[in-house]
Amino acid sequence: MVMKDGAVAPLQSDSPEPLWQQAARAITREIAAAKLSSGSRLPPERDLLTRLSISRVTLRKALHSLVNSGVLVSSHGRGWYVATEAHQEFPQTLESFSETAARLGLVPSSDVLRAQEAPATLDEAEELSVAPGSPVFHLERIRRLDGVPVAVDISYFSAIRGLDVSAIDFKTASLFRLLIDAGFDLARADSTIEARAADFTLARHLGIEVGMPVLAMWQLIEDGNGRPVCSSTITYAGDRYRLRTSFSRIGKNTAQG
Amino acid sequence: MVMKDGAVAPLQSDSPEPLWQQAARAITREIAAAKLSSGSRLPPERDLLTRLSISRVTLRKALHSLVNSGVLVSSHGRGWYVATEAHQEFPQTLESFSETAARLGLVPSSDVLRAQEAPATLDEAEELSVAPGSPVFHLERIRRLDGVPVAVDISYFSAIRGLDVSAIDFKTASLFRLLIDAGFDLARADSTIEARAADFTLARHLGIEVGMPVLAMWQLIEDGNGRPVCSSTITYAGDRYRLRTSFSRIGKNTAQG
DNA sequence: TCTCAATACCAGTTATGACAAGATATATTT
DNA sequence: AAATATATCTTGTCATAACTGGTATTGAGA
Repeated sequence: MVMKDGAVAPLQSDSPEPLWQQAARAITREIAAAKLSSGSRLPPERDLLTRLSISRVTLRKALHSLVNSGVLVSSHGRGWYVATEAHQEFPQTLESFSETAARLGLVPSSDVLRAQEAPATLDEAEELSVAPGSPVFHLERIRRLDGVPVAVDISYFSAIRGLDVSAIDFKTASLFRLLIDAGFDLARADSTIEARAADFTLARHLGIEVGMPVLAMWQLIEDGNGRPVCSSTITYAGDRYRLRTSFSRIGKNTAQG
Repeated sequence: MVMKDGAVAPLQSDSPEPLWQQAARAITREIAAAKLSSGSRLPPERDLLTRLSISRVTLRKALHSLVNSGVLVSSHGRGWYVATEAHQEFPQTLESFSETAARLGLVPSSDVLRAQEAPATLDEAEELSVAPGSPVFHLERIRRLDGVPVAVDISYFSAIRGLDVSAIDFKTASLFRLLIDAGFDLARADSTIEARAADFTLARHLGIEVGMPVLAMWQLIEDGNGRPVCSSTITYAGDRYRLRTSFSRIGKNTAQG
């Protein structure tokens, strides 16, 4: 750990430049000057704020601005780290909708089309390994980025006893978070991805023309024991979204001919 | 019993990734590398924690996350065991073209459109991290299943010295196998997937109409050091192919918005 | 209203230690 | 030889405590 005490130039409050911007530049300078290599940890916030003589809100505003510009990454409970190329790599799992939104600096939102319990059809029952007719909760949403409709998400899962799903506002709530909090271990997701042409309903929801290409991803999410927990189908407007992920261990044995 | 003492890579605090997640990955790697067969026992916790230089809570958090993802099972008073008949393969690899063919009982084949060396353009050079103008081998193929054109594969990689690629018959040969045999270890592939409309050339090659939806997957394949080895773009006819893969959520509570 | 400060509190990450409880080999007793 | 006790492995659980960043509230001042 570097960054000596005296090395910090005092910030000027009479400058027209906001304090947090000055702080951000000061931190950037420190990183360069102290030659903090990529991946190394910064001093904790409580150290930095005394050193820079600013409040925590201001400091964090500076730090977040550096995250936004790709200089730093934060790790809850561990600290602030100088960004590495490794962290600009693609995620191991599929990048989630909100993660993508965060990366692009856009605001995610949802229109709820359907949020109700219904008896499981034969297909649904088979998919979720439950008895046909047993209660299944259906959630259909239009996902937006900065207000622009990007995808239609149709998910369903076996109804959770003792949980009043009708009280949840799915405009903002996260389905994954809901399932995790309900005690499900989301361990794996078998995924199928294909390109289709938008049908009438989809086109209307996404504000595109019928026949335009869309990217449909169907995921069956399972817990650690391989029991299906949730079926999720997300259909993206082809020209408004890209899936990004990272596959590992390509060349084990399998030749991709 | 495997897992030799020196075999464990030290965990680094110079990473924003929590120690317990690093530990979980390290153990997973050990299991795969040492080929600990299903049902075999892991070293006791007290061994592992000294070897990994972490505390017991941290180690147990890692172990539990692996139980959660179906890799391990624990037995009170006995030890930790590799899960019997691991639920599918945890490596998140795409089902390859030939694997898909085998699963469906179809015969894969290829038409070679282009197989030649050429100087790297600026874009190609940047992608592969080589000097512009350096020799790059280009391979373009139409992939067929039972004779039906399913995808167009456009790949290129830095030319391999001492290898006469012109002697290889890419109608049957596997590009991945070629790269592996040439000494590259294909460790990761950063992938971007999107739905597009077929342009004229693509439509002609695939025997579909212009504007029909196609699934385009671009992969930058890297070796263990993160150096790019090969760029591959496969464009599938939307109604003739589906990508299938499996994502695992190791130590995840991340909300998907 | 915006910036900034001060404060309190929540949540995630590690470490340390002590003790309970299941499993098993070994010594001891019957 | 068989049954029993015991020592010693193992994992399971709990509490404590010290860090870390994340969030919310309140209020002062321009």
